[in-house]
Amino acid sequence: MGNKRIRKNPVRPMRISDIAELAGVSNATVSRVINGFSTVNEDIAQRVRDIIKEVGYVPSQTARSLSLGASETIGVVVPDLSNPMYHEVLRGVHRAAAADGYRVLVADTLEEPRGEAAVALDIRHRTDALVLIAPRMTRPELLALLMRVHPAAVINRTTGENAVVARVDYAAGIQTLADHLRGLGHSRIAFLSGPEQSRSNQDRQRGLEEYRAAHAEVEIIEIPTGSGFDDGHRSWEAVREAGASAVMAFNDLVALGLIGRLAEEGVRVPEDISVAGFDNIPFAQYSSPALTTMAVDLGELGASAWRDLRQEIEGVERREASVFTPVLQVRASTAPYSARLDERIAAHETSA
Amino acid sequence: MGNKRIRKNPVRPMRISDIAELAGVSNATVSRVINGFSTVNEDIAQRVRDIIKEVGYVPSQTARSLSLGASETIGVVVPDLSNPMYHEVLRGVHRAAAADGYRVLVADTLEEPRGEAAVALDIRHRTDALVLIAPRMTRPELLALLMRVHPAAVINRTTGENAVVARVDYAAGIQTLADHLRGLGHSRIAFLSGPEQSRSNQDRQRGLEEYRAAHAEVEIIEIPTGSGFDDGHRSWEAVREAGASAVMAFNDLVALGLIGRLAEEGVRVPEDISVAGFDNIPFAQYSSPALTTMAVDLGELGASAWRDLRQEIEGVERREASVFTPVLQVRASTAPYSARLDERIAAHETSA
DNA sequence: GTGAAAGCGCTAACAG
DNA sequence: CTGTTAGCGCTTTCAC
Repeated sequence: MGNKRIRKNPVRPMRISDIAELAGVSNATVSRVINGFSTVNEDIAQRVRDIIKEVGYVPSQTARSLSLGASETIGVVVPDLSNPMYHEVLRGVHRAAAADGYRVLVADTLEEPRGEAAVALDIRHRTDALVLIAPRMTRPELLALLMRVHPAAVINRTTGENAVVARVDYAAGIQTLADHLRGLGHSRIAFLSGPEQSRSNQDRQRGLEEYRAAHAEVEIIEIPTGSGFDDGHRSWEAVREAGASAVMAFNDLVALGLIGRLAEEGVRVPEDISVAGFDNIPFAQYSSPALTTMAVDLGELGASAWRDLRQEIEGVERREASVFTPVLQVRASTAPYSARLDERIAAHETSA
Repeated sequence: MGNKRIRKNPVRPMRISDIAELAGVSNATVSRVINGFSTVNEDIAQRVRDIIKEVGYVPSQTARSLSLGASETIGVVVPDLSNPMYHEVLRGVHRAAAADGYRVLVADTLEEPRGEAAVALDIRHRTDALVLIAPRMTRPELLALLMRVHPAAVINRTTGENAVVARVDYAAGIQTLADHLRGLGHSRIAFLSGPEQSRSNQDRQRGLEEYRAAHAEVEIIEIPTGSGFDDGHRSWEAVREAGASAVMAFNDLVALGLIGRLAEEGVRVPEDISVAGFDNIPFAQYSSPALTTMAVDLGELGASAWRDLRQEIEGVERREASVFTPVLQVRASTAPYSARLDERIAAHETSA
């Protein structure tokens, strides 16, 4: 209302010495009060606390970190914050670390493998330890980096002995899924593979290779696809051409993209074709039809990474990888192979 | 293979003085080389650079920040990293800031309004400026906080004059949407409202209040719902009870949750009922049916926040809020009101 | 063109 | 129990 507002002092941030002066004590005493150390005279302590609260003083984290050589903060580097895959991992790390009094700072590399190491190094220098979620960089780069950011935890990449590792056993997971489909009578299954450089995609491929060797009766056709909705959406032609009665998508996003397309094409899921995803993202259970997928407890994966990392911070050496095996989550998008299916697919092919 | 691995020195991180010593120069010279300052003798400079590269030295950001009083880094505080709403904003901020040579650090408050201010303060003290995305804290808390973290940008909350503001005009958006539905002939529309404390929900409510005043012929029934899939999923009974022929959900998640439920119930969208969302999350165009929704250029919202914030960092005062108006995105989930609809709904009601 | 030294804000011995 | 003092690693006058 009034037009002469009092402009707050242009934020010349309070320092510890300001508080000390106001309280008529030394910096050290203020510091002790702040950190709850060596029993300071309660009267003085209270006075200091009052002043701090009154003027709203907050210690400079930067100075504190520098002096302590530690910040009670860890950094997490993720390739892409918009990938739901990573959110749960992130939350898992976050929750677990917070419970131990650690702050968490996140850096997104925007899927830019080149800048990844630099970002990691930078954030590591402001924190006490690092969590790298599914780093995209090459293996030599990764190993070189780990040498310099210790202690660090790496999620979903194998490393040398210089970091804690937590990972998902994608090979086993995709085999479980293939087996589910085989059990339903499908013998011609398409696999929509993800990004070529993706380690987790390679794991799935390796798993399927083994599976083929063990089950000659089922044919698994790999269709290079991608990792997003649109990739799944675009894959329809290839799927149709492959004449598969069931498809395993690289992940839930791809599966949902394909399902969306199938709806447009008038192909029914699961009556005409079964579709399964991977990851069990939150939306998977609400899609129509609800998506059969492989579920991993990503939160626990993250929490586990933190626990191991914490050991490292405390100097305990512990270098066994924690491996998480995905669990089959059967929903409505997969169903037994039916004779009608062939007709449908055939009909589509001739009409095309 | 060999079993006596050379254990790298337990990471006693290199300091500038190590480099100085190795190069036979002073700290100051190394510093100058690093920062590309005052023409250092090119031979020396090259030698220093070589050594730095060779030993892989990276300056301590902490020390650098302390000395410089700035870190070329900004902090972004988000209430919940798993909400897709915020990803695009975040990316927008990130991209724009990165282009200006600023790093971005993200802090997630895990939807914990109590810790929000503390987290903000903490991250602000490691960075040069702050972006608060849709903070949950009360208005007094927010104003008090802003007083102490300047410069800061706030997204989707109004503030006093102590921060840059960028926001979405949800009131106008929901009106546009209501108008779309009215244009299709719907006269009884349900609005699935979001979290009560949510500012953006209040904006929508306000918008609808105005809309009702202007269009007495259409009835808008508010149904308290929530902001997630499951909330939408659960809202079916209430929607049915309201006898609405169209529903506007608080956001896309809620809309998709409801659509999933409708599929389970055998109610067809949009033949039996029209459903619209808000936000235009990436998945909205791949759902079946594809979702009609209000689209906001969230990336641009974030980028705009950064641009204004940057002005503040540079000392330019600029306090006009940037307002973004959502744009209607018509897809397959909304359709003209049809007589059959009443029968369907009626049938459902009697059978219930 | 380069080095010495002071200082960023805080903590942690070490005295008193 | 409290104050003095010496750094944490880097930048930056100010001399040389």
